[in-house]
Amino acid sequence: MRTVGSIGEVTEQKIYAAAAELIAKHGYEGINLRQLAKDVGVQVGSLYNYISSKQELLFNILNGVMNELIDAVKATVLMEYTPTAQLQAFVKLHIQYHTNKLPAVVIATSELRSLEPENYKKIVRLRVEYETYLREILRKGCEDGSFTIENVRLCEYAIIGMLTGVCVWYNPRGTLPINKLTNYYQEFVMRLVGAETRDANARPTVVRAKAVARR
Amino acid sequence: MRTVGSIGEVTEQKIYAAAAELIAKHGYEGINLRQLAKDVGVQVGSLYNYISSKQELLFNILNGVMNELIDAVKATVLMEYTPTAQLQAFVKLHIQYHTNKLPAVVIATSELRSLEPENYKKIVRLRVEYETYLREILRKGCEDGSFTIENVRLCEYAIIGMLTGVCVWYNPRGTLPINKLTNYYQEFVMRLVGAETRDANARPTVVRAKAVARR
DNA sequence: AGCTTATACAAACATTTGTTTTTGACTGGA
DNA sequence: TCCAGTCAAAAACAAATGTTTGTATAAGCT
Repeated sequence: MRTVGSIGEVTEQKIYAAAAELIAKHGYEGINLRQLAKDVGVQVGSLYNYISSKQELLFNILNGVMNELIDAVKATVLMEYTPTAQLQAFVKLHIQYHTNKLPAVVIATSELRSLEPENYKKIVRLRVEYETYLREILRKGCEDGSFTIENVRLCEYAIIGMLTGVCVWYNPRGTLPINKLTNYYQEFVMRLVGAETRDANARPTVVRAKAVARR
Repeated sequence: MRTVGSIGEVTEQKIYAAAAELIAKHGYEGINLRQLAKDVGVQVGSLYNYISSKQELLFNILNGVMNELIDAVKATVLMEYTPTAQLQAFVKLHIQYHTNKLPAVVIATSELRSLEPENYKKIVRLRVEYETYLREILRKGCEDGSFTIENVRLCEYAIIGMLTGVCVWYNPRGTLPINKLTNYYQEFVMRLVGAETRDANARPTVVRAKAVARR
């Protein structure tokens, strides 16, 4: 009983989009495939034309978003030259992903526990890679005197926690624009790492560094 | 078929302790009452001598821990005189609860979404109260010049996120002792709020203020 | 010793849930 | 026009899950 105008690729995208939103709202264990099918506009069984199990759904979402995040870090953060500029870029990227972009990012921070052992390992590996980028920035910043951090690992966790926490209260329909939000959090992080430039006026410097960094 | 040596009160405590641990690990939707009963050492149906539904279990855990947290804030944080000392105490309390104490605290930050509407409202009200204590400390600190914060609300969120994040990576069997951890995070928060004393040596001052505060 | 209450077991229930299978209509190219 | 491959409905299944009910033994008081 193929439906008129049905295109597999489109349906697949719909499934993953709907799944990300549902899981972000109710958690992996909190959703059922019938609700997902309903949101997509399809029967339950039809989902299995695109997934082999509910677990695979979760894994693909997490795998996708983590790779996307890592690619974004490589493309934007690592292009900067100074640790300060890199850190600013990292914050910006992280905030933007946790507000604007996908509900999938929310899942990535809260649904690791629902992954089966092998999948868990794979995703954690990506997560470690992602967090290592941040740690390296912090380390370099300490080396060249940009930052003053006693315990880099702990500072890394503090920053991650701070940034990730945004998604639990942020409201896209609120009055705080994302760039304002980003600026505030950049300032927070600068303070946290003991960067020498502590006032909001520090940003122009950063922007200048950014401009220089581009080839 | 009453079991020898069975005491209702003890069983009830066992149930809530086991439930808190299970939910902290797998999430509310991720656990089933049979597993819980097994951990307690009892049959499934027997749980209903103590709860009226699975939902009530979650609510009671959250309600208990939130009230405990609020009481602890009143007992320790608000006794301090200076905003700086209060903030230090708040951080200490929060860290201790998120490491040492109960898995229930973890649930309080991640399972709100699983509460039914009425229960949700009640717990959120407590949560707001708790966070308001922090916000008031920040506000007062700005007033008397102890802190330098542009956006108090956002700073509050940043601190909460930072502190709450501890429970996702903290390992009780690790090498980092809790008081060390507490000191680091106190330093992080001091930096974040732009407190004038930025080095770890600030703590003696705090301790002195604390001693004065006690009647 | 007898009686009441507290406590737990055992079994069963109606639903819900992830998943599989079968069937049939649509699509695009030969 | 016909065919092969694509896509989705429909129905069904076994397992899991929250909850209820009836019953039996232990505890504690009179």
